[in-house]
Amino acid sequence: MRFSRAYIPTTKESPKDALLPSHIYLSRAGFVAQVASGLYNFLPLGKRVLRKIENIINEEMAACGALEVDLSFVTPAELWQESGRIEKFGKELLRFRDRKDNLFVLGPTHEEMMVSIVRNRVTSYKQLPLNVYQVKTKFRDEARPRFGLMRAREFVMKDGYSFHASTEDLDREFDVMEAAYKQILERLGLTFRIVEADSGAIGGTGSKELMVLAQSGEDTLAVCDTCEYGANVEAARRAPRTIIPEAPQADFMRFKTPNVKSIDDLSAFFHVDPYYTLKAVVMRAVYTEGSEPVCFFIRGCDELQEVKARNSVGAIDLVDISEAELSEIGLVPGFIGPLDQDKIRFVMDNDTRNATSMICGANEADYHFVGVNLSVMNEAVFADLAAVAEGDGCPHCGGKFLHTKGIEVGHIFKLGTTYSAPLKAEFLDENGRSQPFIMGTYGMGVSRLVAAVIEQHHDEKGCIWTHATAPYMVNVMVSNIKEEAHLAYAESLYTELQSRGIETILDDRKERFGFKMSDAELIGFPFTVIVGKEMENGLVQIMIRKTCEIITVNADDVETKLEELIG
RNA sequence: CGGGGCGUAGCUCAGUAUGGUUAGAGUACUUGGUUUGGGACCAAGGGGCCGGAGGUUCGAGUCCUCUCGCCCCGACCA
Repeated sequence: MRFSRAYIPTTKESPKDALLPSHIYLSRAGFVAQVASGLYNFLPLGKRVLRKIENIINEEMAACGALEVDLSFVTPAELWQESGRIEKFGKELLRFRDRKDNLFVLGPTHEEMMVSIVRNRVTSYKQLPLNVYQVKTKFRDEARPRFGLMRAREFVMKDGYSFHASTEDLDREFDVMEAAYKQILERLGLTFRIVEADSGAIGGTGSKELMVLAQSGEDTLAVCDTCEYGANVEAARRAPRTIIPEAPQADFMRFKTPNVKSIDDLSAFFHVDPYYTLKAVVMRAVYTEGSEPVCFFIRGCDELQEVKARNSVGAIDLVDISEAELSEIGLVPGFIGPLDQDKIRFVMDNDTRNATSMICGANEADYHFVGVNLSVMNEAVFADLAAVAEGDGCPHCGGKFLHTKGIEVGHIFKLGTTYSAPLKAEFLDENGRSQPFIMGTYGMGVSRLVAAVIEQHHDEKGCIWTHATAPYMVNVMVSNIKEEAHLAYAESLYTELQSRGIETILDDRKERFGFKMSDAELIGFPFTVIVGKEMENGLVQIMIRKTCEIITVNADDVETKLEELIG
């Protein structure tokens, strides 16, 4: 491609609403342009990057026998009614009616459609397993799109679905997909972590997220500093504590603690580590029908992890509750405890089971119990409620957890029969018995990956594309096109590189050196060959974008040198 | 959906508290000239429904009401 004939609208200034590096540079360098909230046009360079990622995905999917399909973007609403998701998805589903007044939705994901294409067609266990996928535009009418391509309403996603006759076979395929996803991200040149994730209301036994590590990531991960284990904090587990503070000595008794309400106050008042205090967090749990206040008890040194708390009571949401509401129930804020507690449903953190020497609220203003042995609560409901903190121990190796930020670019999980059962997608097993398909689902955010590459690979000058994602590998830049000999050399180099299968762009614009260099750095081609002053000595230079290092090479050896650099 | 902010040239923004000639700058664009290794310089140009509708006023980019759009924080995001 000749730069002079390309459409690459670069700008010196960022769009006023761009905050993230990926958003700023992808806009400034002319890869994408915003159309409306959460909607983006892909310009020629952006489209090339998108296609490269798609190609890698397609190659890796083909390598493990997955079959590419392409399902209708517009899907009949009936399918969504059948699965029960039309309500659940709510306003994120963009609905509309056709001329005959039939209701349709724009596909935000394709479980229903995918089940419907195999339903009644795959009818025997002999046809299983089956793994089908597509790379497709999706639409989710997000309440708040943001961060450019990172959270758009219209986006490109690879979504795959596998169908099995047994859970063992699903487990096998799940591992195959995990390996394939890992391979894709490695080929793209990304640093990432595969972490355990919350499987949410969908349930299932396995749920893993692929996280590209970047400061701007929206998810917080707890990663082990020693082994491979990592988890989204929503799902992270930790090893039992090894360092236990010295226990306070006290017999069980009711103790007057005037106006001592917070954990800080309490531990100061008794001069004990917060580990020996019991924190009560009351929230209103919202269910599909109705809601109720629920109290969660955790150690004072811990924080409540809301997703875990929500899962522990099967709620769809937890919302804050006011002190007035607490008083109405008969609870005294600051003095709530589990002993003789019958005013509210409560759940206790696993780490409080059989805890001794505890201090907890006495359910009466200005009184706490001390010397509490929580083994008396063994009949209560226990669950993992506490948020994993930095420094907590890894459950696998005894290493320490660190927190880091990640961009979720993929999510794979085992669906089981969540969709096949309600949609009555069944096959006959060896015994002639009708069974719903056992399913797995594998998603990857393709357009989000474009942004993720830049979040992880940029500097103050612009984009730094990895070799696998670069729109062009080499930029042949003529610093002054009026120098006919320089231009002629560049033209021949441009032709030669292309014949060697290297994607090349020729910057033949009538612009000055500095202008073209800035563009080259902003756009982020891995290598820019500078054809200019050094030509008089039979030399050219290669600017390596990643380091901004400029090396001088003989004009006759540049192709070989580039091939060496590309590797 | 709750809270906040912003809509003026392709882009980034002044101008709006206190209404008053023909609405500005930088950048980008066109033409001519000079330049040519880090976003050059000189000169001459084109480009605006001041987001939209209604109102107040002799007069509205500026004041009032309504509306649409975009952004930020939160909620939400199987």
